[in-house]
Amino acid sequence: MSYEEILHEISSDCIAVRLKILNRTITSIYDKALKPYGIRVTQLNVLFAVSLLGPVEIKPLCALLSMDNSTMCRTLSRIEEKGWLISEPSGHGKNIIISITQSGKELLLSVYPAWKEAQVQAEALMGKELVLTLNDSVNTLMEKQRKKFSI
Amino acid sequence: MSYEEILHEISSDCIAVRLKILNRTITSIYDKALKPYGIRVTQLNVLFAVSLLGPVEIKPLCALLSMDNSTMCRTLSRIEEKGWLISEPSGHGKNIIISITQSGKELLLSVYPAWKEAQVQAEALMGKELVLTLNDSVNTLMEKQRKKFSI
DNA sequence: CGCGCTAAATTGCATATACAATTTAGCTGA
DNA sequence: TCAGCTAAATTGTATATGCAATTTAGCGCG
Repeated sequence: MSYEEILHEISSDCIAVRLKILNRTITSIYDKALKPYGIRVTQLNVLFAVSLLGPVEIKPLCALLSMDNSTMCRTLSRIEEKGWLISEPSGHGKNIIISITQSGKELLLSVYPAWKEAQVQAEALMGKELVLTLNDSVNTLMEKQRKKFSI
Repeated sequence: MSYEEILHEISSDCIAVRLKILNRTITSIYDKALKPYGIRVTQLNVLFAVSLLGPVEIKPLCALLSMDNSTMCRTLSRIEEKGWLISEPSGHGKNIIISITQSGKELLLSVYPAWKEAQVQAEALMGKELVLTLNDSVNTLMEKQRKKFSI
């Protein structure tokens, strides 16, 4: 296979290139919408997940969001500094329990319109079909993780 | 709208959460496959784009890959340090021209099987439908950028 | 010919990311 | 009761990311 054929195949088909382009574009939309609230979309995602799962340990949180433990812990620290989350020892080894605070719930309520606006812009850019298939595929991945880690 | 309703809507529909989960998962697949070559998938993406466009200035490269100028410049520096790219002044203002080196072309040839394996794994995980709709949507975005920036 | 301008590149800074090494809080067995 | 163990959290390190501020190489005009 020649160099030109390889280059053509990669430029036509590479999933990683396209996913990174899309991710940068969509992240930018959300971060711009959220900027007035002083929160980034990665942090908001973690706050959602904590609120959804109730008081939760870090391991299932990492599993659900497919995030490395060290990244998660650093992100949790930043959110906790802002007062939207609280962490406390669970009493089992080094395990700690993460919970959303009242302030965190209020933040989620107040960012909703901005999140909704970002969601609308993201769907307009991606197209309904891509949004639907993304939801289907990633919901399947998340369900697998829930089962695997008893979340 | 109640807090619970908002939480349910976000957990069911949030595009940013799902895209970041997918991006981390897919990036990990490619980076693992490429690790023996000492290159990361972000760097490989940039190398592809430079090779594809021929000697190119930084601005159209940023536009095509939807990447911030400062990120691009830093990534280009790391690739150039490895000897796979070369940069030289274009003679117009501060503009510089980026080209792939012979060593860079050889790298692309040699990583092809590993890239192919990562591509197969990524498609197996995402499903054919998501891969097709991702390609359609992002190819449209890239085409818009090509036209807008005369690439 | 020289000065001011423009736009591209670079640098500062902070967050996001993940791999690897290290620390440490309970648990368990002797 | 204490020492060793395990697994979770933390820290070190390097790359990825983008916003903002700064630097600087040609260009153009007076």
